Amino acid sequence: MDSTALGPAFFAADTRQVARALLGAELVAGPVVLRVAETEAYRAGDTACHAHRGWTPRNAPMWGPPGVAYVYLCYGLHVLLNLVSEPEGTPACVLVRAAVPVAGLETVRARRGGRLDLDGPGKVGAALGLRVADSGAALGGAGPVAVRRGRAVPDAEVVVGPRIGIEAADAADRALPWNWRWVGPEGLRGRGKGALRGKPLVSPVPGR
DNA sequence: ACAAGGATCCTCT
DNA sequence: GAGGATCCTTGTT
Repeated sequence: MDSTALGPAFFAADTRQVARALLGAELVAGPVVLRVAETEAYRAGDTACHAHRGWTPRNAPMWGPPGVAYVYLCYGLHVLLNLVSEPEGTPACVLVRAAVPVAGLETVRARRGGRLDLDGPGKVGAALGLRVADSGAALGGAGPVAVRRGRAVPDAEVVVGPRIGIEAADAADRALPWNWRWVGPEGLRGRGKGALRGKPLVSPVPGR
């Protein structure tokens, strides 16, 4: 048992809070451990969310209990990991958009063509060795992925901005600042598609 | 049974 | 910066 494991109680909260709090957390899949460096929130009533057209077999996990993986195939070739949030019955999830590998580097390289950069959701899914069949699995030691509390990321190292790749959504939803990036020295350090978007979550405190 | 369209990534230029 | 890869899911005949 791992006392730092994040379970249903953590994920049952507001998706935006969960997305922010996941920065610095660790995704564990066998020998591979990744530190979460970028997240996005997808919520009920949000036209960018797969749930907005109603329940389907694919997006069903979002309606289920929190603390479950919602995994789907994007563009026919990329496996994307989402973590189901909010209480059961409220469809919502957090997309893990980027991460930094901290263990199992050889496995990551083997799955990523020799690379260790994980600045993109398809790269994260590949590094973890996820498959679409993993969708709906509970997060934890028994499932394909476990999540545990890593290190706390201070607001000064977080940049918020609009979500990536949701051109089909309504303008208002496209503008929502529901993308969180960890830009500190141990985070993304400016890499990734959202590198030039967004603004600091908290501006530096003026000098005394 | 069919067609369209993706919450992307990689390889060029 | 542009384009191709690649195939499942979904809504429609």
